[in-house]
Amino acid sequence: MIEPVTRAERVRKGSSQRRVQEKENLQQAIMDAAGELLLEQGYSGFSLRQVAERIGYSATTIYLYFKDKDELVFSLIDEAWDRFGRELEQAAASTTNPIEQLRAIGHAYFNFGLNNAVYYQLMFMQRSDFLFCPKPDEELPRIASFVVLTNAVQAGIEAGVLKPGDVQAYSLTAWSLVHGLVSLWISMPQLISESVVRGSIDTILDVAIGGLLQQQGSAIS
Amino acid sequence: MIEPVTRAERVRKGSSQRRVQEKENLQQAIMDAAGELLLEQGYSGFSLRQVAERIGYSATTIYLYFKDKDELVFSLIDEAWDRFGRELEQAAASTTNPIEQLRAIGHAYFNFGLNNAVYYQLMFMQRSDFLFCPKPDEELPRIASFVVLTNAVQAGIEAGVLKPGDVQAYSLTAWSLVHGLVSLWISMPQLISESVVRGSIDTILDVAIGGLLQQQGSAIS
DNA sequence: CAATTTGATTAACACTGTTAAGCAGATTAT
DNA sequence: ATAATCTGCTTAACAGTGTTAATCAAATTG
Repeated sequence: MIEPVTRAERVRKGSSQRRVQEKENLQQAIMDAAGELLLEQGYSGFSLRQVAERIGYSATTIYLYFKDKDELVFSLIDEAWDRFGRELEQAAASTTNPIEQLRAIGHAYFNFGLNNAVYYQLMFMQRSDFLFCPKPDEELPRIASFVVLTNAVQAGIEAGVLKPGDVQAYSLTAWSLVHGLVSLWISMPQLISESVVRGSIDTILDVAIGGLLQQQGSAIS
Repeated sequence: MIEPVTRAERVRKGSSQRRVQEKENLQQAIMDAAGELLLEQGYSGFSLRQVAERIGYSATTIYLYFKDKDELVFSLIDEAWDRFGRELEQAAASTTNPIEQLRAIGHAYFNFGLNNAVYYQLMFMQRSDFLFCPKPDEELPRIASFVVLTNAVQAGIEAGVLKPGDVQAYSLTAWSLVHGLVSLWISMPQLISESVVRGSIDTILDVAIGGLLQQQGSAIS
């Protein structure tokens, strides 16, 4: 590729850049509008025609920037996964004590779910097929965010505060419990009020960690 | 109302009965076809036009027997709730030992979820709004099936095998854990194979019951 | 035998995601 | 500068969806 030297060439290059810039702008505008609509209407009431109307474009224009509806939704979920992963890592980095770490991770997970109910529902309840979609320009699947959990469990076992056992099984148990509470609240908020859920977090984390602590202990005997 | 005495009156009554019989037949035929379609296509691919085609009727005919799509789906969910409730009661009645009872209930819950994934998803994950719909001819809401769980927890506390505490909170914790595992498997079977889930049930129930056993014990200290 | 009710149908509306054809304006080539 | 091409976007259209209104024949009633 040769450097642009003449004025005409520079202008052409600038124009070209401006166009890809505008292209990215519109893509971002679509995602912004889509995100708004998703939060307002939920996934069931989320339609491309409404997204398009919101930004003053025809519905089919979206197809010039996203392959189909799924790809647009997945872009939104992907942003949520980034936030989720960061918050989990932040929690894990807040302490070195394995038990405290597990508790912090649990809290971070809970808070993400309670503060991002629509996205949580999409990520873990409705469109979890996306979890295993290979992402362009990324070698790790989205599910990789969970290494912070397995790492903490591993550290707990190595430090001797958790009974030796299968790291995956332990992590799955812990995950099940927090996911269970969050998803129950999301799907039936009428049954469990948000304040009750927020008040139950510590108790539930106690049960989870306590259950793992003496895994084969008094529960069996 | 006068008893039918003349022959004509008796014929008329028989004909009338036959008609309501046929009416109930068609209603049942719709539900059967709908149930099949639901299991084959899942809730997302479930449409009234396909149900109608399956029984050789026009789509709008369904509206003569059900108010709308929701009412049809809810009828199906309702049948599932009946089965669910029976299986839970059966499990609770299998033993008088509170701990054994909790374990049996947990197993029954798990098995229902694993064997009726589509309905479980509808009941607890996608259309749980139905949980709180008042049902005609029934005074108890569907959620009442959960008294078997709270009863078992209550019995465990009274028998002294579970630490004294809030029955609702205990039940919610136990429910969260089993629901968490079942729903994680349902929404991401690629992550957890059915065999792994089935193998995890006992371990998870151990953690749940163990966690409740010494609630405020070594987990905190 | 006439009037009316009943069970089902077709037509239609307002949506949905998606594809194909067309069109005006910017860009490029001659 | 003019002609050709390309680009971004739009309208039209297709195949679906749930749902309502109008219709029609057949059974039931008077």
